[in-house]
Amino acid sequence: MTKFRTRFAPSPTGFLHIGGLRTALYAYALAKHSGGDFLLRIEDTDQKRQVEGATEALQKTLNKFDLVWDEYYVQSERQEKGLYRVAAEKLIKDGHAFYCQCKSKNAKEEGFSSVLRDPCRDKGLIEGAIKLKVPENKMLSYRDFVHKKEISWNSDSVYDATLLKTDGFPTYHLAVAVDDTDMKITHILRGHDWLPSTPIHLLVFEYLGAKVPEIGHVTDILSAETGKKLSKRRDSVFAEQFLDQGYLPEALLNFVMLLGWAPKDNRELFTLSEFVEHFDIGGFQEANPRFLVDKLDWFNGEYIRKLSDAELCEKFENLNPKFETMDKNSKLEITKLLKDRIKKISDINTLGKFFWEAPTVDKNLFGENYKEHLIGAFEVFEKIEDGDLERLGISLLELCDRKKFPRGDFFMTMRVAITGQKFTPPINDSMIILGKEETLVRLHKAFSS
RNA sequence: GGCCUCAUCGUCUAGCGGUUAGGACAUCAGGUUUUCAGCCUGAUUACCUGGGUUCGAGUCCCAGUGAGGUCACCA
Repeated sequence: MTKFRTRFAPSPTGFLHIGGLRTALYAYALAKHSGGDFLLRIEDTDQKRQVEGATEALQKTLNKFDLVWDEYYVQSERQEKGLYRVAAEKLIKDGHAFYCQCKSKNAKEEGFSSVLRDPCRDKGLIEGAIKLKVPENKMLSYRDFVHKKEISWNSDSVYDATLLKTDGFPTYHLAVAVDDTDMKITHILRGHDWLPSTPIHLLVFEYLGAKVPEIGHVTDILSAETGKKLSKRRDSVFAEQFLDQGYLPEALLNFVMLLGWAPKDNRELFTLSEFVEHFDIGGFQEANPRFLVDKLDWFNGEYIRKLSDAELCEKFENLNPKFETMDKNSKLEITKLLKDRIKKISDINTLGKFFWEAPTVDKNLFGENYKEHLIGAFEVFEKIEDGDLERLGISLLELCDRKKFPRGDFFMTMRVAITGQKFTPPINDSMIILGKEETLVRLHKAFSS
């Protein structure tokens, strides 16, 4: 089997986008499944959009998902070597490109009436930006390995794209052809938004005398709310945002891998290495998926439950300083109680809050006869020795039987009084962790106020 | 508007000419439990429309409709 070489080529203009993470994952799997190499190429050719520290942030995030690259390139470094200018000038020499001194236009602002043929193409200028001289009435086509079909254009619908800017930096259109050729990339995998500019690349590859790599365009990820492409303004789009919210990298990766790809047997749970092993280039989806967080929550729950108590406890510690300062035994006990019922690591903040902070209890949450329940419980507690709290459950059940308290109602009253909430960890165990003294204080406060 | 892509449950998807159209998430119901969660059972829900091709179409072809993307000296 031939070894594939793929690359992930982000521009360092911000944090890693969820779609970028997925593209990187697929490119990684594509290479690794074949035993080949995965490269990281930083596309920093736009001086103006550079964001300080973005490259480092991108690398750091990729590492969190164990997406490790075998080779690393930076386009601005390659630009300094003059690689792109040489290529662009070759095209000029061969009559496939021309110099242009027009100011740039935006079709949207021009009312979509901008002409595809640049007025400078026949002026014979000898300096300026270098643009592609698109031929007339030529069929341009390639086979897309994601869509599994031939996609084609008539060159008459392709505009004379800029290849080399006046600042000497290449645009993506030139850089992609030069770099992917130099780096011997076998498969270009990129976002669907690149599909419309593919004919430009086809031409550049051809004029450079290079073989066109296999090309595939993965689907766009759509927002569940708007049905539009995920937007930085409206949606959570950065991988780090999800990590910060308490999603595990393994879960996020697993969720994202199934947005746009599926195995024949419809298996859902994959670690990164399992994904690489089972990856199938024919498994790409062609329709744009929507990003629905419900399923991500489910994945996250699955992965949380796979964690050991100690591992989960550590994650809680890293997230919550109050929790971190508790004694080791309590932390482990709380972790065990929470493990089965949380969807995100950050749920410790809401579900576990009452452990280190007395709640403000909303009386409206109580049901009927709550004061009787509380007073009864208070009396039971008073009689139990602190070291003998294990008997608590039995004693409280006896109380219910004796006083004819409906069990469900009684324990709900306890939850509300102790935690201020109706959705809590197992309440008896929680009270044991809280200790006799604190529990008595909370019970007393609840029925006396 | 031009060009391109896409179309199976609410969502992610399996299907690749003959299936009771399958799975997962979500939802609902029952069980377990001390509430929720979890776990176990079960249920509801889908082939965009119209033409072809074919003995037979979710599956192939065409058209329509709808959705998304793109049209910069940004990537």
